[in-house]
Amino acid sequence: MPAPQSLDSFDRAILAILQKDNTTPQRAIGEAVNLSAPAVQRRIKRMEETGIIRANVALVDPAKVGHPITLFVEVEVESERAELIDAAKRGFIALPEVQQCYYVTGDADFILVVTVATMAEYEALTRRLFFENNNVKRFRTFVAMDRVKVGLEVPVG
Amino acid sequence: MPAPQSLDSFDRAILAILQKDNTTPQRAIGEAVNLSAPAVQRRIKRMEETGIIRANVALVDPAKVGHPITLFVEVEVESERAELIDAAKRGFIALPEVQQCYYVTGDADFILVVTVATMAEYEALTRRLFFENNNVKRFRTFVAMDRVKVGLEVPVG
DNA sequence: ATCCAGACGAAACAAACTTGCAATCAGATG
DNA sequence: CATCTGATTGCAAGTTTGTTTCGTCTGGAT
Repeated sequence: MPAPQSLDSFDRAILAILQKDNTTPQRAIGEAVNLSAPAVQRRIKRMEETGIIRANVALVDPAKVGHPITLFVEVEVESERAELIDAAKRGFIALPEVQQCYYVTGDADFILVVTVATMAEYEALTRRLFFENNNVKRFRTFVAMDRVKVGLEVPVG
Repeated sequence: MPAPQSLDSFDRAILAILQKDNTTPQRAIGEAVNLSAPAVQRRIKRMEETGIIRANVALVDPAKVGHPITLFVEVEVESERAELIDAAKRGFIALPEVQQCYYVTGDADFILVVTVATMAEYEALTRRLFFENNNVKRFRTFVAMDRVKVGLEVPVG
């Protein structure tokens, strides 16, 4: 019965705005998309309830809060047994330094995005994460020199 | 000039909250950190002005808006001449499908996070991005099977 | 043709944000 | 040691924004 009701063009227009700035007043959004403020508000609420909008957050500049180093790590595991993979996932999720973690196909099994204050901190992290974990076969690190584009915006046009 | 004035523990506590949910009322934040609402508001404003808070955005579930596929792409270029690198950066920034782009050291030069609706769309994208660009030597794709952890939260503890 | 469900807008209402102001505190200066 | 200066605070008033209510309209099914 809950027809997941795909988004119409109003919803998409609203999402496009909120993904750029979710402090935009509903009245302003309404003017932009030709809808009243209450209509905008009801649509936003529905999208939050259905999980289309996953969260509303402030984006922080890592360098300005003492985390100037961003790293990518490709991790290859020894065994892909489900329980070992799940354990690895839980381990990555638990670490605040691991900003993002994806389980992928290809030459690696996991790709991590890590943010740290110093290389020493990263070195300590690798020790705990990889060397002490004997299901990790191999890992490869890339150091970000330039965060050219960083966001989680999804095209909705 | 405003000395960049490092953050105190109030600022960090506020950031921790806003990175999880920036719709939290300032009054509630105030209670959590033992400050009045106006004090919280002034600190937030200052952090926005100094760029510590880069943006306030809604996070959208890509799968629910028709972008179920997330990919990682390692790109290696032929020449690292500054102007060619800059041109590449501009090209990546311009593409909405490219969610994130980092310029990195290591076996690759760029790492991209790409979100698309279908593999056909990705194939078309690679054609435009890589095959028609003769400064791209090689690229390698990883398909995300599980978005284990996705966020841009920076530890501030 | 009628009914029903869903969505809308206008206006009233409630909550949150913002600003002005006086008081407080820390560090620098005489 | 007193004082001055600058920054930050809390409170209270003022303003903006979010939320609810209610009556209307549309489209689809009976």
